[in-house]
Amino acid sequence: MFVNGRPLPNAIRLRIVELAQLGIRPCDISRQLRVSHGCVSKILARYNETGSILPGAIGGSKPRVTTPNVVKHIRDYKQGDPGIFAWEIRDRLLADNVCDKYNVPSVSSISRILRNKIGNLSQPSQYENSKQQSSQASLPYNHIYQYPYPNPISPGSTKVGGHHPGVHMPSGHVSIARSWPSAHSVNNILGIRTFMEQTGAIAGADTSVYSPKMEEWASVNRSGFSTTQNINCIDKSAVDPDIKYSQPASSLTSVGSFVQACAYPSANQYGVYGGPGTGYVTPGHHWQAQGSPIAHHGPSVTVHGGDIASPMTFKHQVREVMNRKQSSPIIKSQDGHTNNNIHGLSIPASSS
DNA sequence: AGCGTAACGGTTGAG
DNA sequence: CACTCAACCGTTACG
Repeated sequence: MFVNGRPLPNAIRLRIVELAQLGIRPCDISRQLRVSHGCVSKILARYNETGSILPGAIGGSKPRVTTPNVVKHIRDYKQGDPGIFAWEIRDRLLADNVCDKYNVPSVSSISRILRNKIGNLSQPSQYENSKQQSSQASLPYNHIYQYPYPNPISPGSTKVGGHHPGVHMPSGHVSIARSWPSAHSVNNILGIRTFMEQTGAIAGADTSVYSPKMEEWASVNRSGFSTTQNINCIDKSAVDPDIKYSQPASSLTSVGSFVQACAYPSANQYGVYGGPGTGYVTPGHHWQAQGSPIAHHGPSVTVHGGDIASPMTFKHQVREVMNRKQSSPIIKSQDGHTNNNIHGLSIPASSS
């Protein structure tokens, strides 16, 4: 089951959460599922924070902010005022809307650019020229990288503050600097979850058609901080772990039709960087305000037949019906039986 | 004994 | 296309 470096199969992750919801202690879950207690702890902690059982996005790199266009402007500023400070350049990039507050290079980055790329202003490197031309000839990086605008727009039209079109964000209220958010950054997650819960945003979202390419599906891509998430997608990546690592059939049958988890869509796994719950507009989080309400890295536990509206609902339902298992979509086994046997896993009657 | 978490060695994927 | 880098993973060890 354990594949170093790879996430646990979704089935196991789900079972961990299920068992925890049933009141089974983490140490017992750890023993039963033969998963380290650290892993159980981590998965449960994440679930409690984000409502997602899914692993984060693996691999990739964050989009560069020092695009050729930015470098060009920096060069211009430097040429115009050789004594200009990096921080002044930074301010000007913002003032001139070359960048917004979320993708403006750091002062150190600007310094590095000045040192490495613009060090010799009289003789711009061939590298710079070629890069410049190539990028200008096609699309500026910003077009792609800047952000995953649902409808990509040019940087020039980027609203001050980096808010996205079609996304309600209190202007001027982006208080959180756009760092590269950790997958564990769960700021506003509660808000997101509340939103989800209230709207049932995920529930019954079975209208989506699997698209092999997320970025095409939502006109955004990972490179642009995409947080697109096809909620009901059966993304290969959500299944792959199970396939690649020989997830026992028993696990799959127990959960495979149960959870269509869009774990970490390979085409768009950076949803995680958009934060779990991304797409559920949460004021103050630029990087969460992307895509459609159901388009995010959705820590989506989309459940068979829409039984479970959202991870949050899932969570609440289970907790609320702890004593009436028969009504819990989670606890209820697929054949309708409800007992202490979850997905074939024997659960002790008492955990204490 | 149970739990939270940092360290570790590993995988992944964009650049 | 090989490489780098920075993200993530789960296990292990420690407090």
